Amino acid sequence: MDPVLNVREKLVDALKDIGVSITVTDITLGLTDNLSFGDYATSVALAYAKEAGVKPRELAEKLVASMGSVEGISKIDIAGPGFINFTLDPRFVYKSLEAGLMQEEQWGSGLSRKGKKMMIEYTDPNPFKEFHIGHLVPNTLGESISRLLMFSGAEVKRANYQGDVGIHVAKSLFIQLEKGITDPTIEDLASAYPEGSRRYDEDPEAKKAIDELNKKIYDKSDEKINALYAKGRALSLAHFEELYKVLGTTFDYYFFESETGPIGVKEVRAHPDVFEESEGAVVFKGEKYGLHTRVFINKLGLPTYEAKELGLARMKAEKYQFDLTLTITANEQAEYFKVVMKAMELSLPDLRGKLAFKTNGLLRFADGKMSSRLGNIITGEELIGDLKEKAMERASKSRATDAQKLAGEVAVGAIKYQILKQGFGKDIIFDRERALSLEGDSGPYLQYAHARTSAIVEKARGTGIVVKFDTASGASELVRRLYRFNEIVMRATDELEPHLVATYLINLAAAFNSWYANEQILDGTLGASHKVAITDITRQTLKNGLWLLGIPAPEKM
RNA sequence: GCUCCCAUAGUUCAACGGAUAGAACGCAAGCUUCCGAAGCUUGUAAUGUAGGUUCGAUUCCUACUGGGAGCACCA
Repeated sequence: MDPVLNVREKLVDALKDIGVSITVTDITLGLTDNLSFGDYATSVALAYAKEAGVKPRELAEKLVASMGSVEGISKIDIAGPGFINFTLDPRFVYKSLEAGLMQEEQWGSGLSRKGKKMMIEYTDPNPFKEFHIGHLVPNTLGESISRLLMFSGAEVKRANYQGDVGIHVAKSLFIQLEKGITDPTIEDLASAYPEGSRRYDEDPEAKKAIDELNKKIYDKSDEKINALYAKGRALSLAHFEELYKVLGTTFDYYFFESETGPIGVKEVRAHPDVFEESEGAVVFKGEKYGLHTRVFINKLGLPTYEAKELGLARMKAEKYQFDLTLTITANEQAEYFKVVMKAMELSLPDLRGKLAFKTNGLLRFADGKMSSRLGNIITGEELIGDLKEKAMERASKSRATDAQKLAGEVAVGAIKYQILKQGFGKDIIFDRERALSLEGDSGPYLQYAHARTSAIVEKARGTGIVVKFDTASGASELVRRLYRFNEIVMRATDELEPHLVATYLINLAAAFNSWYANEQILDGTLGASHKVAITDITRQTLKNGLWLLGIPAPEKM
């Protein structure tokens, strides 16, 4: 039934006839870049010509001849130096799109990971510190990856790991105590950490006091400090929740460094075969694995971030029997994570092969501002607020009933798209001006195309028109692109690359807009049903695709 | 010093080792008596340098140049 698999198998059989033995997985059969070549293309004839002892084109001809006809494929031709191009039978394409309309929200989904349990850890902000724009990157990517995996049938749990202990807490509390704050507001917290951090660096007296305060926070010896700590922590976490709501993320599990530390220490101490004493600390010597040495327990007997990571893995496994836990973390942690992963592989054998990480890039501004080192940290809220304000200019004149809500959705869509449109791990150069323009290669462009298709379909439904594909008609570029949705989603999931979906959607929206500009959809003819069906499946594809990206898809804007 | 990552139009991004390297912004010129102009159409312009592997290299390997990150008790 699946023509793609069918083509692969036939090619394998045909190659065997001429003495080249390969398996289905050796066949590279991909979507064509240029639709004028067909829908799928393979270069097997080029790749195996030498082995078969014939010229590429000749081999291609032999392959095509021995393949015969393939169900779902209407045309097979040989092009260029020996590519074999396959064009889908429009009837097959329409059948697929028809099914898509029936599937609605499930269009594009699959079952390849059915039964798999996965835990995705991302965002990881620290209480007492601001949620800065850098956190938007792993949050956006992690959310999209979670959705992609869910869409392929996996059971996905979202996890957030937060640093609720450490010197940053002491820096914040130091300032709060100095100001005599007993009931901190979110504004107090926002200013306390940066101020404490500055004092720590500039004022030796303050540094000493903060270090002592840090110990008191650890051993919980002072009631007043304990109370202030508890309030600040709760306030921070509640504030993060408000942002998650705006961003469209809901976490299933929260882990804290205050909990992972002790467990980590226990794990490290239990594996003297993996970890060793060195200069009073307990370290893992990564050199024998081509890595470097890292300290897991410092000479004071306290767990470092490394040991905590072991504790975290253990805690995750206790909460949820995952097949895989994926941590989304920053590029700068890549080397550190390699070492910790190796250490965990050796010390936590039951979790071997179930722990993975992926690193994301930094968000920077094109105009060079931001940079926490210069002190001007821009928070996630501020950025969203700025964009929302800009989006209001249009939203207030839009068809949306709630302009504020729409502006927020557009702002989030604009930011997320900038992050998602490029490959994982690359730094994101955020151009304020461009993002604010809300035009072109952007989130709002996708949202607009979705709103537009929604409006057309709604209007058509109002006329009582039958939404139905004319399966006897030819397949336009737009229709053929729509068919590709499943394939794109599968690849994006396998590679954990949301940008493949983002790029696809932009091309799809452009194809639709272009088609729309040249077509009268509700033209009163019999063809109108067909055109409405195309619009409707475009709407559904954009909607599902935007959902996969975690970008809101308003129906009116 | 050692290790890792990156380098594509003026700018920001695409391109399973394949065909004519795609978009967007910018700039230039157009499109609205008609379903949504946050839109459409046309033009402009790029693979850092030198080698190598391959039928074929933006993609893989080596060197160089230019950026970024990491490298013992921070996270």
